Amino acid sequence: MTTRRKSPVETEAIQPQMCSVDVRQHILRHVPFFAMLSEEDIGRINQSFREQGFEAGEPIYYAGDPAARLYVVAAGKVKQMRHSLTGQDVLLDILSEGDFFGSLSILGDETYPDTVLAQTGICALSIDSEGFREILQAYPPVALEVLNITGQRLRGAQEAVHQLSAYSVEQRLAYTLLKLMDKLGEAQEVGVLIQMPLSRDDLAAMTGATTETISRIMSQFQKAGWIKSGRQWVAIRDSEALREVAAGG
Amino acid sequence: MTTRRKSPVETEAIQPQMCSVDVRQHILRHVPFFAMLSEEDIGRINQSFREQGFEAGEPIYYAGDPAARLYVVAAGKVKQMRHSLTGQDVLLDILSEGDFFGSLSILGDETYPDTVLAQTGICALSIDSEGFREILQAYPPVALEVLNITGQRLRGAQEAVHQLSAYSVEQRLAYTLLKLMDKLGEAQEVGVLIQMPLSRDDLAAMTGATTETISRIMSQFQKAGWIKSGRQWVAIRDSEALREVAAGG
DNA sequence: GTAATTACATGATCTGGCGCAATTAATCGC
DNA sequence: GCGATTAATTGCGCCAGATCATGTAATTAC
Repeated sequence: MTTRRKSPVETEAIQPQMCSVDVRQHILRHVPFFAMLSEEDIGRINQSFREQGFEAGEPIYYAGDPAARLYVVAAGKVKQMRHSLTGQDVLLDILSEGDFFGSLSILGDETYPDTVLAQTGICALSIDSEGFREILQAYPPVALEVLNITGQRLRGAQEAVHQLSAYSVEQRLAYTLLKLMDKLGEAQEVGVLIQMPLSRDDLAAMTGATTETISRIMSQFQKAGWIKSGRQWVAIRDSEALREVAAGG
Repeated sequence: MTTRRKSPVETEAIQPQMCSVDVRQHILRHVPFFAMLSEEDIGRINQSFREQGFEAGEPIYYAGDPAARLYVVAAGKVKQMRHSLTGQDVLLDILSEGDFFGSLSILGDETYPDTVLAQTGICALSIDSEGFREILQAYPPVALEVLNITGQRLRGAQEAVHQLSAYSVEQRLAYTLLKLMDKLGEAQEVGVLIQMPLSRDDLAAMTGATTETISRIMSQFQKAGWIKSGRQWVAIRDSEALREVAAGG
């Protein structure tokens, strides 16, 4: 008899979220690229943003929609995805509090290349692209920080290309779990829990594999005692072992 | 008897390049993110750059080297690559005149995550990261344009992730040839020639496939009359057919 | 509560593309 | 010009991982 858990350890912490109007200023102050601004500058910027709540599973926008706005995740997690004609979806990134997504450029006639879905209940702040451009022009240090972050994401995406081109599904899965742990991990009795609902399907879409293959490898990892996992949740128990697998053990 | 060509149509146009000192100002003026500056601003910026020539095949830097400088391709083409422990190399991007690469951030203790090799003889202008940061701070419109370009590259990399996750080698190859045609294509009698030395190995490293598989598919494409290709060169004759293949025909 | 639905597991089979090998063609070095 | 080197082609066996199929545990709907 396997020690498979019957109930998720922690989805209670992830409830549908709405922004209370009062906390917007507080949230904006903690967005990495606004952190260096004064309270009154943030107050000014605050006026250009509007808030919006989304239920878990709801789309923020679809690929092909006219790209008009830039969003900042205030609370919760979203999935950035790309669709294929074959129906196979690819999960490019998971974004959480303080991350931005949507349209950076001011070219009006563009459409979003990706779809963004609320993975948990979320609160998002958004601003139209021109408004954001104005902020970038008015506060050059903000632009530099946004550039920094975009550069880091570019490197991350290039690393993903590398992984998909050169490594096995097992290695990619190990790597993906480690990245998720770094970003969303929370120490618990079961291990370091990845603090969000995370299905085999999600992991398959993140690693460019099928659900079945991911399920098989997750079973192996679990048997080896490296992870503990149930329905829509994963905790890492031996990150060192995963690191070895990812590196080509 | 196949109509395989015995000699490349156009590598004569790609000779080892050195920058003459005189042309630097001219080159900088045509770099996209400096285009909006005045002649005298460019002159000031010019002083922070230094030039360097590289022979075809020479490395500009290796992954793991301390990341200290930002480069701009003044003439020629370079390959941006990532290595794997298994020896399998991945070709992330081909950069040509006006493109930048290297270190954007000012964090001193970093190393380059990629290797950049001169694909042809090239001339590169370079500046230390702090110097570039100072320029970005001094000329905010430059920072915005660099952000624009970085954002576009991020989308390109995400599209590559999508392709690798969801499409066949045949589709990825068709897509890659089309992108190269858009970037480097030059109308010739044989078709639209991709104006750089481009081997099956290069295409394999760009598509995450093996040389043999690429060779086989290139033969198919050639038999179908969609491309014409020889030793280190490729010309596209029917881009519409390739587009159909890429889209899932 | 019970039925319907959704997430996960695992076995059996099939295949796109890899790995290896042998041959041919173009280019380089002297 | 001629051998040495590098690029490309093509055949063949094989395997990682996809696909298909079936079963079961957890969750949702009522």
